[in-house]
Amino acid sequence: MKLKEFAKQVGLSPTTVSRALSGYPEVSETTRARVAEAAVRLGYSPNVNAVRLKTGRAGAIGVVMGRAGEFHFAEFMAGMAERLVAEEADILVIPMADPNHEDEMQLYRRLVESRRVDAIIVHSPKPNDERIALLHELGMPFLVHGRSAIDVPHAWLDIDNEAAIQRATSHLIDLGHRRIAMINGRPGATYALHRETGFRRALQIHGIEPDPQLMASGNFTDELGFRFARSFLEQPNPPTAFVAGSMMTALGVYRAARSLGLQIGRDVSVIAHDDVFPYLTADNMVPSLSATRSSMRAAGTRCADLVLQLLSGRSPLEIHELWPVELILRESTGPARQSTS
Amino acid sequence: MKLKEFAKQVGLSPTTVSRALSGYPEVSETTRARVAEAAVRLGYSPNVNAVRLKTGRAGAIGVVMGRAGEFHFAEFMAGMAERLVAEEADILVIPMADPNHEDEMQLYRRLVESRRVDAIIVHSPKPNDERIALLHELGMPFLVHGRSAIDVPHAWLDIDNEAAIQRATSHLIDLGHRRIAMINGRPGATYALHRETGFRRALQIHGIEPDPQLMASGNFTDELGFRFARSFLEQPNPPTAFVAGSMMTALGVYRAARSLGLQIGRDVSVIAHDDVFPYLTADNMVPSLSATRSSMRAAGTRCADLVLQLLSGRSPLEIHELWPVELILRESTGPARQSTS
DNA sequence: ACAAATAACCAAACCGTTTTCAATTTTAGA
DNA sequence: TCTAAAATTGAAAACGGTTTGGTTATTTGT
Repeated sequence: MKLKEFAKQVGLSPTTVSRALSGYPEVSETTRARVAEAAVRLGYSPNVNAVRLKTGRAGAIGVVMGRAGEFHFAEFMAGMAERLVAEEADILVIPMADPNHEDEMQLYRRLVESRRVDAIIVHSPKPNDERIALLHELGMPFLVHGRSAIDVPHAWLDIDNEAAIQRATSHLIDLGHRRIAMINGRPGATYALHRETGFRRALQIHGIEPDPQLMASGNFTDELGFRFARSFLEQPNPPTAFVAGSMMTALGVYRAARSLGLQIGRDVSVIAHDDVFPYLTADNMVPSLSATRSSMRAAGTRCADLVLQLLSGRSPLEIHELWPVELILRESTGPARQSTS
Repeated sequence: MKLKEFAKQVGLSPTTVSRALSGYPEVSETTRARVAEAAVRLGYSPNVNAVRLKTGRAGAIGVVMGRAGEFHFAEFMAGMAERLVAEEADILVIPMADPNHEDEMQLYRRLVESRRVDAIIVHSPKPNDERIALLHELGMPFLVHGRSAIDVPHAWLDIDNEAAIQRATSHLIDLGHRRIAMINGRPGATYALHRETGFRRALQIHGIEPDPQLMASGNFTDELGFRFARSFLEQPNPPTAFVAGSMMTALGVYRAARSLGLQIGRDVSVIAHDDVFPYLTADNMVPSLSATRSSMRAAGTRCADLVLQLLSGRSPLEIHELWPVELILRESTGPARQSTS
């Protein structure tokens, strides 16, 4: 049913009906009620595409999905969904064909040109992230999930990775660990750098020299967790503790330790970062996993909220949120055993 | 830049330009080339909302995301993305606020009415799935990922869960296992029923009576895998083998077995269904996990493809794909040990 | 060389809303 | 009671494309 037809049914002009439904003030309360009732009864709802054309709003916020198909993604989006379900806004997932840099910039450029989204959420930025510069230049509202050092005004939400990992590492040191390995995330991303900084700082405060042989980085997969942990543990002077970048990495570390007959929490300590997944909980691992913890889902919800604020005119410069991260100690961390050294 | 303006620049009418860009036949090849070149040079691209309004096409296919934030989801979408990146089609993720039944139907109804999507992909259908009936009734093109017994014509793509699990179970039986436990997926979903059927059939063929005490179902989480496996293993007459519904479930089973000092592949055998995740691979588990294997990502790609076919007029009745499932044997399955029986 | 067919292009109508601007009715003020 | 102001309502012009139904060149057939 079209507006024109519907308006005729109600006995009003399209103008008034449109206003009544959009909540404009210049329509009497009685008429509004009548229109609202009729809309429900006759099942009228405005054609989205017409509205979008006229208003210029896309009614959707975009999220670019890399090929990696990261498992964080679903949780983040579920979080966004929680906030957006009440709004008229959709989540538009933009497939990225190729991790090729040139193509990626083109993708963002086309996305902006095509006006399919009102705003974009940028994930895992690098310290000097060209996407941010581009979006700023193109005048597209956007929110960065993570942080970038780039000198361009932008809204962001991030968790305090540095403090989290520093605290986790310090805790391991307090337990007597001196050789601590770190399995970090994708090199290049700011969060990975922050974590490394936190790690190094903790060591430095306690006068421990970081050992490059005990630091690795890569995607958050069980395989890499296993491989790195295993190779570290097979070194002549193995680590007694691990700081792992994700739950998947931690799984790999657990397996590596076990495969060498080491008991976690006694022979080797492990702390991982937990983004809180409903399907894989640190508390239920055996032994339960000590973790720096911050809900990916909550971040998604808040990011959606902030994007909406951005769209209703709030300045990006005012939108900077740094979330603290909990450290939850469980069984996977224990005092360092007498080492061979 | 608008069409009118752009057309003027090129020295043609909007009509011709529009046709040239859309590949209509009644425009000369030289003109088309000229227009295409100018479009790139001047950075013209049609306003999506105008196109959508005029053509009536939304240019997006919808996927309803439940609150569970399932980890399969990201992989499936990544797969869709692979196919859709070449098209003009977007993926619209529709957040579902509430698992409440009434609300869910309302959500689908509103989604259809709002014309935001050209087609919908329905996940994890039940044998008698009202969403399918509703979408059919409303005349919205849709594809079911999974299967339903409902008596309404519809397109679907599914993997052969029944055959897969039957084969897996048979293999365990061939290895001498007689007490086999099954940890299935969400009760109610067709795939879970199919798996149960496959499981029962394998037992039946070999004259084994299924033991309800060894069958459980629930979400695909590590926690449930652990809890069920553990409780089964603590029974007086424990199972010697497990059929697990997912990788996460398998993780739980592994932990349960280990926590009881049982060695997987020797004391207890495990086969799980593997949807092929880049971040958690069966091959890298310790011991490596035997699995029925079918790529979620490939399914996503193919579903996207089939939806596009649906939209270009192919009949839903012709679109039924049942994918065979590989069985890959690794270290987690071995001969049944002499049991106490 | 001329009619008919074909190729290439264009003007204008239309998609279904929102919104500007003007018209009408109601209320308030004197 | 009459006028000015305020409250409601409507007509019509966008929004930016696509597509119908011509119109004008260009071939083709004889």
